[in-house]
Amino acid sequence: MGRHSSCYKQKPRKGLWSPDEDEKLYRYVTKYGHGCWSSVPKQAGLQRCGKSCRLRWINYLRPDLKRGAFSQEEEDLIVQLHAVLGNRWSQIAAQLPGRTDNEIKNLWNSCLKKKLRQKGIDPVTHKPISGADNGGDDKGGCGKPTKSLEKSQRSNPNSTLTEKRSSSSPPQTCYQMKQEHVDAAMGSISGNSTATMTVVSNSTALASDYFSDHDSFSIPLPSTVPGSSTISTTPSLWLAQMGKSLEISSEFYLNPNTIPAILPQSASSLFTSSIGLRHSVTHPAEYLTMKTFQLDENQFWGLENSSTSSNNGTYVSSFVENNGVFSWGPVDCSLSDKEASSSASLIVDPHDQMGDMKWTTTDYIQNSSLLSTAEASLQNQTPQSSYSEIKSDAYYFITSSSSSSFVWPQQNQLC
DNA sequence: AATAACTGCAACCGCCTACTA
DNA sequence: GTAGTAGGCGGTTGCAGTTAT
Repeated sequence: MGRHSSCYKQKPRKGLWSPDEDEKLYRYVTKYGHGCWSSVPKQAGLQRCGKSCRLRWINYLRPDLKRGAFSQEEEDLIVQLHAVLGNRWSQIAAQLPGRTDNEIKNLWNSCLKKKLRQKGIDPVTHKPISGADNGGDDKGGCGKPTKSLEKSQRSNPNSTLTEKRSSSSPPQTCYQMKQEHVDAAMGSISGNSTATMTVVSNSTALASDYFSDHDSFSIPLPSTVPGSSTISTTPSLWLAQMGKSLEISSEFYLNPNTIPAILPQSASSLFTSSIGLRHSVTHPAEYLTMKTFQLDENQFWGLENSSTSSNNGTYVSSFVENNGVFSWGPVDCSLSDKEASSSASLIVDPHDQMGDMKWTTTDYIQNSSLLSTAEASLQNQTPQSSYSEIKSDAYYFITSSSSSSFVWPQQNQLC
């Protein structure tokens, strides 16, 4: 099952590749390209299956591979990316030119996991290892499991990763990035000069369009939300809790190098030069565009504001803040096709050396298609409008500026 | 010196998805 | 709609080299 039939046709060779085989494959692919991998072994005179040839090429023979040990920067990036992406090795590898997923996977399993444990960090959750968790697979939480334990884990599908996936943790916490990694990744947002900005007046969807102090709400939670099935709060209550949130902090920024990997592919079409996060997990100011409420003492859950209040119109952005750890998962597009929604977001173009920021309003209707975008430059205070038809998921981005520091407008300026 | 245990890495396995007929 | 195929991916295994006993 799942085995390639071509692998059986001629009893292909297995095991390590000989230099002769390598040369045959290398010569063939560099001369003709691989085309259909299943035909490569025959054309190249090899007794391997196409799949094996492909793997050998990708992991070893490819001329653009970087050889040698991983640098500290590469290791750090892998750890950061793993915190966000988990074991998505190919996506991690995509951020490290010249490195293969297999190489990174091996490095992680043989080295980086151990290093994290030695630092007291759980390599699965990227959180500090508690006392109870620390006595797990080896002495002091460091090093590789013993052979016998490793074997038992191999034969036990409920252990390790499988257990992690089926644990009771909220399913929306697909991606996580610890604040310390965020901070480490974003040293550039600093400096003494700060620019106070005001939102241009003709931005059509400001915070006041979404919240009023009387706008208490009780929202049935999606089944993916842990805890009670409904929750009530008011925006002002929440804003009071987050009163200091209007000052920007590097903690809400992520390394631009890590961000593209966590975005769905469809999102990239929105702003071709921008990279960033879905708005719901970016900046406290962004909370203003959402119904956000407190789950418990430490956790906040964000819901994007829908123009309708019907339950099935709730547009869920699965975003949770838990003690400074931001977690987010795929948007649950439970919004009815026929219902409209609108929201606002802030965009920072990382390629804009002036550190300009744009306040963007968008309207969505039917299948979350973006109907219109009105942009207003915050720095130049020159409103611009543009319209586009993007059949895409409803994602926004806020991106990090390369070298600027900002103080965000106070709430009354927003309103 | 012998051997057991450990380590790192290359390669394989099996599942999944996209594509096509 | 379905079956077959290819490619891609993550998990697992095998093995050579190294280290510890």
